[in-house]
Amino acid sequence: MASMIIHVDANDPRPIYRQVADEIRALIASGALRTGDALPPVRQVAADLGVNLNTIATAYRELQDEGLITVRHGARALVASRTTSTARGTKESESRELRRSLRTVLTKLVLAGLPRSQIMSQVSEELRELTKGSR
Amino acid sequence: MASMIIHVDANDPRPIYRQVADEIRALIASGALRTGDALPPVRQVAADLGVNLNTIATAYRELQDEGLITVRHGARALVASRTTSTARGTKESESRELRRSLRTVLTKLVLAGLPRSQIMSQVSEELRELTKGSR
Amino acid sequence: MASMIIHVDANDPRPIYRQVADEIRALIASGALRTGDALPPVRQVAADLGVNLNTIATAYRELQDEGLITVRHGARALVASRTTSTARGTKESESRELRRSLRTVLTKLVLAGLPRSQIMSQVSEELRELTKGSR
Amino acid sequence: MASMIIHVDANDPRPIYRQVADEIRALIASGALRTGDALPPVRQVAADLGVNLNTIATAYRELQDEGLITVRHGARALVASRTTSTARGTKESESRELRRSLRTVLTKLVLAGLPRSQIMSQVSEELRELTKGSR
DNA sequence: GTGGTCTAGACCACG
DNA sequence: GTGGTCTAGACCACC
Repeated sequence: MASMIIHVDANDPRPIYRQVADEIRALIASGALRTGDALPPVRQVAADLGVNLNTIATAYRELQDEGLITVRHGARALVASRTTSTARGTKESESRELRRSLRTVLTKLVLAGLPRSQIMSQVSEELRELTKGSR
Repeated sequence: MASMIIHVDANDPRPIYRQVADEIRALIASGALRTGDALPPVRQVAADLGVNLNTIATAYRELQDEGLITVRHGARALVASRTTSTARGTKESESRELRRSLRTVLTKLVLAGLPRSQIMSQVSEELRELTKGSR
Repeated sequence: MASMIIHVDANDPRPIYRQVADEIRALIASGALRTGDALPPVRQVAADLGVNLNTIATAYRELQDEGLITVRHGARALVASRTTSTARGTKESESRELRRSLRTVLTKLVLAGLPRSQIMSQVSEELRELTKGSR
Repeated sequence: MASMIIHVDANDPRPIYRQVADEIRALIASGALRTGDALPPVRQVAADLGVNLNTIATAYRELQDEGLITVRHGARALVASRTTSTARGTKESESRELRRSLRTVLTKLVLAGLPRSQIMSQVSEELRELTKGSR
């Protein structure tokens, strides 16, 4: 998938590099990007989005640190195999952080006044969206 | 609840003031802190956690800005009534952001290799924890 | 507008950060600062006024919370579009507070002995000043 | 006027002492309280409102500092004559501050999106309310 | 180089 | 005694 459309939103409070990383993560999770697929070059993404090159490099580095992609000097970045990435760890600390993030967002949804049932269906809907590609 | 135990974790990537705010938010969501309850003084929390007074003051200000607590100058900070806080808005932009946060954390859980069913039960468990007080 | 002159007055009872926020608000209202314009860096304003960096950061944060400016981490603070900021809410409570502030200041003008006609012309004059830029 | 009904609102961001002072100022401006009228004792107001005695004393002191009332040791506070209070000053600094307050609130009304005409009529309406008693 | 967070400690405003 | 403001200076996150 050469094009790989990514969007960034200036009104989104997340830092740009994280918006980019989050979008690529979602593409991998959904199966739109599969093991062995090449990611577009940092320079191209930066040019497309009109942002600094370092910003995209930071996003790729974050994905690499998570084991989701492999970056080889001079070559295109590739989506890593799932076994590779999950074998690599899901270390306790990561899992603890994910749990914390989950709790934080659920707390806010509760405080926003949403009933449990509605929260559950939002979650279910998002999961369907996320995994609607192949798997 | 006189003691109101709050913890901060130096390894947690969130800034301390946000960890504190997140914990208090959870206490309010769970009903451990109810409308009209007094929060412990800024100085006491700061001393307990061994952090600076201003750090806690920032957390309280964030909660005040969200309408969850009311802070009056020489008086204790109090948990605001839910009607007050929800009347305050639940603006579109907020709910859009909450949805984005939810998607982001769910994506990471999927990539960590958890099956949908297990994610759903984690969510359900967290919600049970969060709302186990009164509501 | 590269310079953007801001003044603070030590005899003014308002805290410095609020004086700064109030001045920038007036510059935005008057059109001297328009959507997309960059605000001067926090450090520069602080140096110019001879106050601490955090004081100015607090002012910028207040403006950001009101939706008047957008602040992105490593980038300059920018004046937000008016649609963005007004879409954000104009909640009831805000307008009630504005009304109260208006009543308070008008009361004081009356007690200072100014006749209604003179108060009206002062108001009119201020409004002309405030909106003399574009709109 | 012995009763002199005053209200304080816990959701009002103004400090309580100022809410009280503002209300009494409005009563004087409207003519509901006239030169020579006695204000209720500090203790009674404090008891009626269920607030600390010092809070009301602070409000009375502020009004005394402005020359609006005279407080004699052991006797009731009395509304001062207008000539007394205006003769006393309307010092430049006060007038400058009033002008600043006026500009601040008008700025916020403009930024809230109200057209000039609507602001002018709000001002006019408030002035009518304020001076609807005798004068 | 930009804004964000945190600290240590002083002083003020409010009740 | 409560929370608010300000300072001086350090270090981090982001672009």
